[in-house]
Amino acid sequence: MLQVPFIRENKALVIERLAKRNIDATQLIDDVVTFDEDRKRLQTELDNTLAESNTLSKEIGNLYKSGEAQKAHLLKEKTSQLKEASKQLSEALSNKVEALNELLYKIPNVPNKLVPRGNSEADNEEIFNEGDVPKLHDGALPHWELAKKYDIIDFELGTKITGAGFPVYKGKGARLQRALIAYFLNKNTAAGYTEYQLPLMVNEASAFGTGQLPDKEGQMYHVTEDNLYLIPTAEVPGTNIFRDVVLGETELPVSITGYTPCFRREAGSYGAHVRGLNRLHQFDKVEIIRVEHPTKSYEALDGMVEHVKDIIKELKLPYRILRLCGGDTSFASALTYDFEVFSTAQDRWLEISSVSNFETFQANRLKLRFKNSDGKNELAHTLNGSALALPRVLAGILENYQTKDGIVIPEVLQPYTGFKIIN
RNA sequence: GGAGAAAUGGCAGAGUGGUCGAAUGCGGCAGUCUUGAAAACUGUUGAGGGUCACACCUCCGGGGGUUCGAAUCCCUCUUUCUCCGCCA
Repeated sequence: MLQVPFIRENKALVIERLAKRNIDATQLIDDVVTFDEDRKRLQTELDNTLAESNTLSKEIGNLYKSGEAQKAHLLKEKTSQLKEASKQLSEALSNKVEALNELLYKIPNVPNKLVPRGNSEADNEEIFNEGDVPKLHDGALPHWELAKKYDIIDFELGTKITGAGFPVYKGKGARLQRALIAYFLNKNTAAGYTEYQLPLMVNEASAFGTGQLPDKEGQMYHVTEDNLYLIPTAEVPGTNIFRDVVLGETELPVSITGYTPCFRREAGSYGAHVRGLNRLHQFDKVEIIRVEHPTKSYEALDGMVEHVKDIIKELKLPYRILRLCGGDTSFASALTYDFEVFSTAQDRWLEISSVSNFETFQANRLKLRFKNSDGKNELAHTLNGSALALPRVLAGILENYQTKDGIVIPEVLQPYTGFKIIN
């Protein structure tokens, strides 16, 4: 969530930038400012009442000690009035704070100045494009048919065991998954990220911390018996490591990576373009997360983009990088780059990574701070990205590397798979 | 799952219903001394709201209650530890 002082001091900028998301926030921003003024007024009133009551209580104590019980009784009457007043004030105050927070929860992050204005993916800006699109042989197949042909992914079996969107990887398919995970983790740790194994379920506070709650509750699987949520991404447990944490300035930057399965209900998204691996309820992802000094976060974002680029290049997949427009940038992000692999057999781009700088938006809700050089606590910047999401990388490999003789394994993966071709 | 004990500042650890945002030690920071460092000594050192700055208010695991007044008493939840049971 945004910080109220920032909104107050940069009203025009906030409104102008939010317009990139096609949001007219004028009313919302005005409301935030007036609600906050109300909040301050109530707080001051309450504080004064409490101060008076504190003073009287001390006096009463003194009167009892000096044996003037009657005078004390008189003062007690006064304090009970004050108590009633403070009760009402604090109720009004907490209502106001809640109302203010509800407004703040509705306001997405302020896009960076680089973000193009726009509504949908059509307005995203392609900033980089690399890799040759292979010429496939006649009769090239989409990955779901390749998966069947070579018996490496069984979608029907997953449907039997669990339901649609829970594929079963078999034989060389399973081994290829494991290879990709190991390869990604090795690349990330080599780049300085510390590997973590994280819980796959999180509590309510964590889901709140990264903003899955209260808005996106329907997107997560909820274990109601214990009130836990299955993680939709490692970002949730990974970023919540830093909830209510004050880091030393020298501890920055923090870079972590982790492999986790991800669970998403994807309610309402069915259809032809979500076939096969394109959209799943359970999938694997290796995530990178950084906590940065505010002055360094955009440098770090560029570094993450280069890092992901390097991985895709090594896999020799044709890809492009998009700078997302305002309308397509996620709620918490200030600037997002998407990576897409071109699938020749499907003749379409598949999103395989999304790298974002959240600036202080997440940190504010998480209360993730660092002690700056003045000794003051200051909100840190958080960033994350996929490096990478497995299913569509797998789809890209299967479809782009298919030959008449089978699916060739990209060279960098061969040490991990132990085989060179799936046939 | 059962029985018991506990939760206090960065850490360790005191704390009688009022004078407690909280002793003390360690650590951190600044200074004295020193060519420099160490040691020693002196000072300083939680967070949030609020203010031009003060004042003032809130916070002793979370929530609720008793009381004029709660770190301290009561209820409840959570977590940790010890013992028992179960278990990869």
